[in-house]
Amino acid sequence: MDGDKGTFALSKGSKTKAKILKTALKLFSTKGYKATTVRDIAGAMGVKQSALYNHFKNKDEILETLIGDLTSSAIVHLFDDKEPQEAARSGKALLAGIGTKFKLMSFDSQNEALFKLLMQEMFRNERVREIYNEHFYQENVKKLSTYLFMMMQDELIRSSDPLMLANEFFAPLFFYQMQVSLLKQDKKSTSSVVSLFEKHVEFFWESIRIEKKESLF
Amino acid sequence: MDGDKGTFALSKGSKTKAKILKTALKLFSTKGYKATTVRDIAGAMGVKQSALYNHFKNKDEILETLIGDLTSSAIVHLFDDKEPQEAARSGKALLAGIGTKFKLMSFDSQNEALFKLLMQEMFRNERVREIYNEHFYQENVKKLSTYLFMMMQDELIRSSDPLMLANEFFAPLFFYQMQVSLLKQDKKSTSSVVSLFEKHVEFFWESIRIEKKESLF
DNA sequence: CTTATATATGAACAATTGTTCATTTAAAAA
DNA sequence: TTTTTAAATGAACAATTGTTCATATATAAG
Repeated sequence: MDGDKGTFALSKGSKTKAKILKTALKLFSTKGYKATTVRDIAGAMGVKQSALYNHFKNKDEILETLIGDLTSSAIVHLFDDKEPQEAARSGKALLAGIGTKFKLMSFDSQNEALFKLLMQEMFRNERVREIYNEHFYQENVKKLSTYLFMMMQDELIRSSDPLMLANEFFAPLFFYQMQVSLLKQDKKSTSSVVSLFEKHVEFFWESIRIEKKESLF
Repeated sequence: MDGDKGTFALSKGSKTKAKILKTALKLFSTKGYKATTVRDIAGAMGVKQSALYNHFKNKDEILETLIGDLTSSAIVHLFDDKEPQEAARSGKALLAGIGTKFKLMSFDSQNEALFKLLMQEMFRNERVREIYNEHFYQENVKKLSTYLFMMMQDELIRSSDPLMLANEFFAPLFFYQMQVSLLKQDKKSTSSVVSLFEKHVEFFWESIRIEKKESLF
């Protein structure tokens, strides 16, 4: 009965702590931080409110932990492992990969909740804004512009302002992610937006690529 | 002393009501609706909280009035007056006009506050989401795609999916507006984003336009 | 087993919240 | 002016909030 769940047995304490975070994230992202009460969180996990205070100093600390987790979340690491040199040479495939990553992220419920929390708190919480700006926006756009610059040198794409291009590639993906998030909230169909992820990559690539040869047909 | 302020003299009542809305909008957009108290609003306009209840049934009604105002706000009417036929024929000028409108809107403090309110409440308030989707997103993107379709027929731009193109044009403008809003909140420089508004129009137009003639030089 | 430690409970608290209402003050109408 | 209507005040309310703490219960260590 008391089966071995992997190498480490999670203590009851850290399991509860994780459950608090999970439950709080779900509630914060749907109702907003301020509108979510400690009783809401405790109630949703079938426990009394006072129990939470064995794991977190206060309500703020729960939010701060979630926000801290944002920096290590997949939501901010678009280029995780890729080698700059090779990545750039892959041209369109690199962009298609990022497009797909965005699309998948939109449909991962954990990332979706983090994204919604980010969007709501960004405008009233300076720390969240900082994380969004540095990790989610700047870091990705800068890396992307580096890749684009390499592609220009390799004459894969037309010479242009790499930072502008990076923004132009990034912005619609961000926007479509937001659209998916909004549509899902009302259980509306997301299929039209899904296709926009792909069409964006296609349209963008066609706008920047250098044709190898004129058509010979 | 008792000077005539225009044709109609605004009664004290409706002046106060307007002041409540203005003050509430500023506070809601910076602190969030839930985190703003009735005392905050009253205090910011130098009045006691109970005074507000002569003008609004409750706190919710203040928000609902602001949300209702959204539908008639400039933020949702990008194509206010333009004649479809002529507008489409103007080609790049039409797009540049919309780009400029977005840019100006980002720096109008009234619109900025409305935008921030919209962004924060959208994820937890179905009515706001509905207004965003219908008036801010759908209406504009549909109109835009109609214009783009006309431009295709006039062979001003390449034949393509008009709705996709409309989204591709709209998304970065929306994103840059959000960026301006975030930067201004921390009093950071917005100049790099300002130039992105213009570069976007230029880049987009170059991506879709049909060259009249091959270069003759 | 016994002991020690970690976690959960129940009850309570002080502060803050939205809201009401009788009363006072100001404005408009007669 | 007087009368009527509108708006602001001060005080209070009930409900909800985050948080604390002594106690109970479960888990782990000896």
